[in-house]
Amino acid sequence: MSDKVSGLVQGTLDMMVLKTLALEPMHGYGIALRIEQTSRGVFRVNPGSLFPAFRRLERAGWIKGEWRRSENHRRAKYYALTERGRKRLKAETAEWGRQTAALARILEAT
Amino acid sequence: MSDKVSGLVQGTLDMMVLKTLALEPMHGYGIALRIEQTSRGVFRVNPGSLFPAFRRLERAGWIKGEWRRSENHRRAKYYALTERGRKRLKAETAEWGRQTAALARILEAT
DNA sequence: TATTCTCATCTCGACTATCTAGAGGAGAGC
DNA sequence: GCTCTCCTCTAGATAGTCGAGATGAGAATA
Repeated sequence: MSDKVSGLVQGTLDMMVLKTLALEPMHGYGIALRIEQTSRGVFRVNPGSLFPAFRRLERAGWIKGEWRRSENHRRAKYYALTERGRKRLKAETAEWGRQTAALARILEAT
Repeated sequence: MSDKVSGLVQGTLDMMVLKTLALEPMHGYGIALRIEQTSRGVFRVNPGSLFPAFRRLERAGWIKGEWRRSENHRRAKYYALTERGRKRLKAETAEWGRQTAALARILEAT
């Protein structure tokens, strides 16, 4: 019943990841769970999408990864939002609002 | 200042086309203009995206094309929404609402 | 001790929508 | 005759995502 992370809102995975990390640093597996839970199962995150996204975001300087131990003493790579990432999230959120508003105008036209 | 039709709302071009044709049958060029105008310049439609979309939608049986003369007496391919297309538009619109609501929950999390 | 379960990271090949960058043609106006 | 606008359409490339895994390590169970 739950969808892939793409579908109609393709291109928003980066924004979801940035937003999730804005709350607190987290490892990949945890980010995937958090997105799935917060969206109430609407978005299911695929590792084949998630890890390329991490590379993309880290290369852009928006997140920074660091190896640590998870709460269960397992090794995990914790990602944290950088200052640039915070700005990027803000910009992307604004852009998202702009585009959904425009799409709403189209869908409501008579 | 205006974006491509993709970006954050990638995957919604089909829905925009279906919705535009739900108002009245129209030719490709006109659809592109209509989308650009209704979105107030937020979405700029690229022929390289639009015409593949027409093929896709017609092959799926959601729209049907027919050669006619435009108001300016030029030959143009007018597309009309089929009954199946109408159902598809409804489903896709509902899905869009579901996904944007889920994304809103993520963006508003604290 | 051996096995299994869950946590957790990561890769590879393929697909598909979209983009860039055009070509081509036909009616209208000068 | 020339140019402008309308209008359709194509080819090649790109990029994000998907499906289907492999890999490994700690915890729990037998």
